[in-house]
Amino acid sequence: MEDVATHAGVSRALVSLVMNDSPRVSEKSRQKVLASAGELGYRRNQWARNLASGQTNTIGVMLNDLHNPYFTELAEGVAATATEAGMEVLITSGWQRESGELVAIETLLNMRTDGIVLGAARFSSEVFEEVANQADTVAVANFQKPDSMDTVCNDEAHGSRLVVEHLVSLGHSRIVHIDGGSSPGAPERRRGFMAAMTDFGLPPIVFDGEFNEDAGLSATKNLMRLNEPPTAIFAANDLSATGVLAHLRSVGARVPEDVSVVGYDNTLLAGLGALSLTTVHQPRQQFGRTAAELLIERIDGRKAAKHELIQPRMVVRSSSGPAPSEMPKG
Amino acid sequence: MEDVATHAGVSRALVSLVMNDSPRVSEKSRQKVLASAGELGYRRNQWARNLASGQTNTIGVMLNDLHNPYFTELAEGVAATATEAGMEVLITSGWQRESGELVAIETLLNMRTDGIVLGAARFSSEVFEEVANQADTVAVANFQKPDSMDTVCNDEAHGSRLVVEHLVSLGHSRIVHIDGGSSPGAPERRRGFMAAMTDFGLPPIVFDGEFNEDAGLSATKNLMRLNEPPTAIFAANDLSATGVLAHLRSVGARVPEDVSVVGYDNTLLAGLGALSLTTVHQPRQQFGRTAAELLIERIDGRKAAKHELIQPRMVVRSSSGPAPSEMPKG
DNA sequence: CCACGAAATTGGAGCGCTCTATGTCCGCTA
DNA sequence: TAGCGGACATAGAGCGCTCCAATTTCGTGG
Repeated sequence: MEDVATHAGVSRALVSLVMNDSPRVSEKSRQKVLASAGELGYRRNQWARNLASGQTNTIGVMLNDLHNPYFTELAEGVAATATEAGMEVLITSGWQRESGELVAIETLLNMRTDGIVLGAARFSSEVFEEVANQADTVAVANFQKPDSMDTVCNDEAHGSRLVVEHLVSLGHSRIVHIDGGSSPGAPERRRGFMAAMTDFGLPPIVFDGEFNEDAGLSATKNLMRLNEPPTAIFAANDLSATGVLAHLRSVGARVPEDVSVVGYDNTLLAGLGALSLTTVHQPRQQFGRTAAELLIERIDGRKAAKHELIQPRMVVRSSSGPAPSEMPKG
Repeated sequence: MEDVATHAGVSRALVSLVMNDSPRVSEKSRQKVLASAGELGYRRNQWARNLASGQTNTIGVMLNDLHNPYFTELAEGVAATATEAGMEVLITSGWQRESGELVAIETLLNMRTDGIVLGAARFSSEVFEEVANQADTVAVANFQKPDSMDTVCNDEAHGSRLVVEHLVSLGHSRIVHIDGGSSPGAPERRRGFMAAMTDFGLPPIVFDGEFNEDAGLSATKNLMRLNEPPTAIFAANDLSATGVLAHLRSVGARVPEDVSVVGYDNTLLAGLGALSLTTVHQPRQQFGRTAAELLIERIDGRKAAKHELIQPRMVVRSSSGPAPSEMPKG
């Protein structure tokens, strides 16, 4: 910068003004400085800049797992809004290990980004508090609602209710949910299912499962042995639903003529022609956008915590259809 | 830091030494400083640190698309090696747009990370040169081999050759490749296929395609209308292979009894029970690890460019099998 | 032609840290 | 007891920038 100033025959301060697009610089000097900067290959030093100005114009995003499209789309949403607001985005990942998350958040905290978006961190609430204490923070898909930070949540329970409504409207009454155990969001989905079924006066039957293919497969194997097997199966996520489909096919049950199958998440899988799975779509990018908006509000000075709940919607494909007409069992 | 020093009754310099785990500090002062730091909630300022020391101990990773598991696993590999070497990792993404990539690389360059890993950037070679000029750089999956930076490549052509060898060993001779157009890596896969087929004295038949399901589906529709339809189809990637399977199922062809299908990439899809796709596995994490190793060597002073080629391997599942025995056409 | 306010430019004091050179203190030996 | 070396500790000079207050330059109306 010193060099650029000398080369252009102006002061360091003026170079700084030019580099920051200040309107208080004459067109002539601007050109001179820009020319010299180009010639000398000058690039501003972000650290010195941050250090001197006390802010970074950068949002840090901490994701627990980069492989999960949920998180990457979240980050994409954050990036979109941040870019519009002229901010940059830096991502760190916990690589699915809690120790990794700690390192990742530490990196971000040390970086002193203006704000932090926490993507489904598995921290204890003390850690949450500590982070919120040191930076403006928004947590996504965190089902606690602490006063110290904003949160953005998907309304999992409502998603489950949508599924039940969809199936009931198709005439189903024997509906079984294969749950996702204690995976993030799974308990809420289960509760939503049970509440909705109860509201319709139907028995809320739940089988244990997990967020993977095998769980869907083996649960289906068991539940098809029931005296009155269900006419519709609601799996806790698309991957699990894939297992459901695999087992139904292997025993020759037709989908959706004999059994309707519904997943959750609307992943790439659900859209595949070979599966064509009815599922629940979560506007994942929207989470990111909302999170970034909240964060920017916070950076601009808002103090009171806000908690947003984002609504999912049904995506109906060909894995669900009218309930088979009741007939005497053979 | 000033405060911590005062509070602990020592000098700023000593606090700095403690914070950097210097061995030249007595146990007593270390405890004192650590205690004060904890009490005051002190956290070192990364910018000041970087500014003063002239290095960041951080590797920047620029990914063109966070949704593609290829890139995320690449980043994971980089992170693993970097962590072992005591470095931190920062990720930026181009969100699939070239303008986004430019912003992302700009961010990293401004940050002055010690080194940069470029994940399949679609830059012109001038931009590549400029980046390499300003920071130690390793490009991954870049098929040019410039002198100014290191590169890590997957041996796409060899992957295709493995597929051909696998199918030939199963007795297939009418093998068709549905290619990936001009998508990154696709031309190399096509060339590898053609070379291998030619070496076996077989006709290298290629249908136009893309890296998506529809392309696989419609290409299959066309090629099954040939006078002598193939007994094996090699799709340019797993997604495309999914389309192939979908069409074959819809016309009642059995896989692999009538037709063998092979994909490429070994994505999550390939492993699904419902598809169980034979495919080519690329050690994606390995790319990242190698890239990080090369980068660290460079940071430590190596000047000459190195270009690594990583070998893929076959993953045989149930979508490929022996060629149907030749019989007079009905 | 001068005075005056606005516009353009500048000097310099930090920002919070690292790092080198310089101290200080202690136990030990001669 | 003076002299010496090693172990610890510290002062102070930057790192490259921003930002404020101060200064210079410019354009204009009286």
